Amino acid sequence: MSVRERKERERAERERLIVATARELAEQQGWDAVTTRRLAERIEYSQPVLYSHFRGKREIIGAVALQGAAELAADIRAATAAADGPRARVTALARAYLGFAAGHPAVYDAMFQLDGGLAFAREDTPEPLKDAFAALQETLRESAGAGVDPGLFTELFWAALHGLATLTRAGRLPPEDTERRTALLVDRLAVL
Amino acid sequence: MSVRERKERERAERERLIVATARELAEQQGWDAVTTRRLAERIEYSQPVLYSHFRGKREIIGAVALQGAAELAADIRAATAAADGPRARVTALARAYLGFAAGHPAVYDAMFQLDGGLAFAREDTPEPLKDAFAALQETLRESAGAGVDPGLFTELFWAALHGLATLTRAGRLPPEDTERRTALLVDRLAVL
DNA sequence: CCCTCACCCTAGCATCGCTAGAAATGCTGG
DNA sequence: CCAGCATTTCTAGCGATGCTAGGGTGAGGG
Repeated sequence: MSVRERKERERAERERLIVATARELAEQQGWDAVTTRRLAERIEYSQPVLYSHFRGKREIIGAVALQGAAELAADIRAATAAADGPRARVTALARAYLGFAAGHPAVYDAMFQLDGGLAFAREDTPEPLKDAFAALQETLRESAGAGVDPGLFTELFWAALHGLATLTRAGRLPPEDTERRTALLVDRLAVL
Repeated sequence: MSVRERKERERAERERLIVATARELAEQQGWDAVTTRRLAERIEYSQPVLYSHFRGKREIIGAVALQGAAELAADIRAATAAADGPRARVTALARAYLGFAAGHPAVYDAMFQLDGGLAFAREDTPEPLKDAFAALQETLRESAGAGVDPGLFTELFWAALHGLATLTRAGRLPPEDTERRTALLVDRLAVL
């Protein structure tokens, strides 16, 4: 039965190719440019092949989002691990988060702006998403302050970061003041 | 030349009808349901009429967004004016903002989530948008704290509110803790 | 009263996400 | 090694989208 194994391997490989290509195309030209036709052409298969892997475009976006969540969690853990002291850790976390959003705008859109058909804040939330939130909470819990639920504090801090990320990216906030806003955010929100 | 005046009046009236209908439809069934065909049918004209008023769907969304910005500014001013003391004012502002986002999700989407083709944080930013930001700043400047630029502080506070609004609406944050998050936000960010 | 012109609608284009059914590919048993 | 079968893949097409060209109609002015 090695034939089946090979086929499964090839299928999995092709699925990775689809997700990677969608992500690449979105990063290059925006999600609007990610049409099923263009995507199919890039992977050198016809459109229906996409639907043998994913239920539809939404699921493809969702797959990119999950990938992004895993990377974001890793980025945050790497940044905070390299920092000394609570304040440096929170600052590093904020910079890592905003840096990720600015550096991979299409992936960030897939995670939070577009409908990837993912559940959140619920029982059936996919693991990478829960883990990304966990990565935030690991560092932020030490800055929550006395008598404040770490989960609630993490939600608030996350919301602030998310707001900064999206408003900056949409041109609503001047990007040159990002660092000052980050500093103010850490100063005020975190109890150090 | 009273004929022309009447025609202009009718045109302006029809334009208001288009915007109001788009908003209504979006609020009832979401922006996805706002197609040029459905919109045209509801106002009892053909599609090309829409394009004699607006360059395209984006501009219609933009018109709804501007309307929303004016209402949001009014809501904020009304709420803060009725509050006594700095803390009550900031709390009222936050509640008014989040209440607006929750109460008019489609309008909020038009303002910040969708592409309405509006400029921000620039010279040619439409007046209602600048005024909404001004409404925030009027109340928040007294809570910025010593040595902190009120504009920067307002941007940060706004970003936090925006993050809370969008993440809550997208189901990323449990809605039942909204009030607690708001209280924590005010406690931490505002210097009272 | 008729002409003219501005307005509006019918019809259609290109593209979108998605799917049914035909064609082709490649595995398996004789 | 070949025939037959099953799986996979492609061609073609559906309904719907935003947007536009061009013809027809009705109201206003001489």
